[in-house]
Amino acid sequence: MKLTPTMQKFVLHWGEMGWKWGISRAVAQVHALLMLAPKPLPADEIAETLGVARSNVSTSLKELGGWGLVRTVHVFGDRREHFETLGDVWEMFLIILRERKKRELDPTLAALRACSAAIKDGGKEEAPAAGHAAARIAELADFIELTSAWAERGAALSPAAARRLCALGDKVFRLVG
Amino acid sequence: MKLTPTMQKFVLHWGEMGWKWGISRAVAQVHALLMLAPKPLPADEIAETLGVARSNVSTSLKELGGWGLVRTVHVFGDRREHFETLGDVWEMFLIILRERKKRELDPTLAALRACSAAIKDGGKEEAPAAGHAAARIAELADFIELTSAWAERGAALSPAAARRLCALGDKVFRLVG
DNA sequence: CCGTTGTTTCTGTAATTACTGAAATAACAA
DNA sequence: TTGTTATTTCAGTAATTACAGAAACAACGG
Repeated sequence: MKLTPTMQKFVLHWGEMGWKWGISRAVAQVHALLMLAPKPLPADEIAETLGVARSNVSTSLKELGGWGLVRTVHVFGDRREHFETLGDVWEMFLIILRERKKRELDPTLAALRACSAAIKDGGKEEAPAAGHAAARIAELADFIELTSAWAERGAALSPAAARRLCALGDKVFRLVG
Repeated sequence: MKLTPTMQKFVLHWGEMGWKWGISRAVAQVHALLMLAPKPLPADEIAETLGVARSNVSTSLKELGGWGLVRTVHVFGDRREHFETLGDVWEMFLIILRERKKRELDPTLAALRACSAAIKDGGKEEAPAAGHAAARIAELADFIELTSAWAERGAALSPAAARRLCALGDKVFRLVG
């Protein structure tokens, strides 16, 4: 697949964007390419188009698969696996929301709760933390819990519902002045 | 400032969490420590407590300052600067939201719009992209624009209003079924 | 003015992370 | 089976990033 200059720019930007959000550059670039492609691509074509090693693409595709962002497709008369990404941006967004909640919010919340508990019944070893620090940790835990609950509800929406919610715009915010 | 085992664990976890969100580990740890501290701390005490080089703390504090997450305080009879972080978790959250929108969403949106424009009036050089790829990029641009608008409104809320909105919970989501 | 104390910037090094190319594995056809 | 093609794993290397320590700088007191 030949990339026009603009398509190259897009792939580069998406790679950068993903990078800032803690996703490896290569992974994000593969994803970008699959979004642009009008049909599923085999791994070696991805490698060639992006100018990276075949093995690198394999790893990236596996990671994207782990997120549920790409799936494999089989083409008649071709033994190679072909890869495509989801068609709907909203669906991708919801998947990422779900995954990040599971991978980052949930473990953090568990850790904070454990800290809170340890301080509460930690005897004199923890005494110096019992005041301000304990309050602070509890506060954070509550915050993450709320965030988590919101993420969960949000992630449970259908793409269509999420779209509608966003379209509501102002109305939601006026609820709380 | 002496850390209890639990406080150490908290600092470590927060560092890890920040790390996953694209913030340097050291920066996140300094931030964690300042949240725990009952009063503003001077840089050298932070360095000693965390067991990192003084210069490292200086850099981290500067970055946190750039985010607006710490401010300096002067203590009577002490020439050193003391540092503290914001008292309200919600306020911190809103600051981070604002900053990330500005640093990541805005530039990405600009890049995507530029890509769209380039494809539209790019002559035959861009012709192969005019179909599927162009549609996909435009779709993404629209999506990020909506996200951006939401983030902007959200970030404009007062901490109290944000709290209220979160407390509304289910009600919001029931709006869109 | 000089000496002291606190802070930042800079440079080299250590540690991490990303990536390639080769080797191993698997899937299939003849 | 054996040869062929697709894919993954792995080990070594390149590139990046984080960090410590030194040097430079700034603020202040004498």
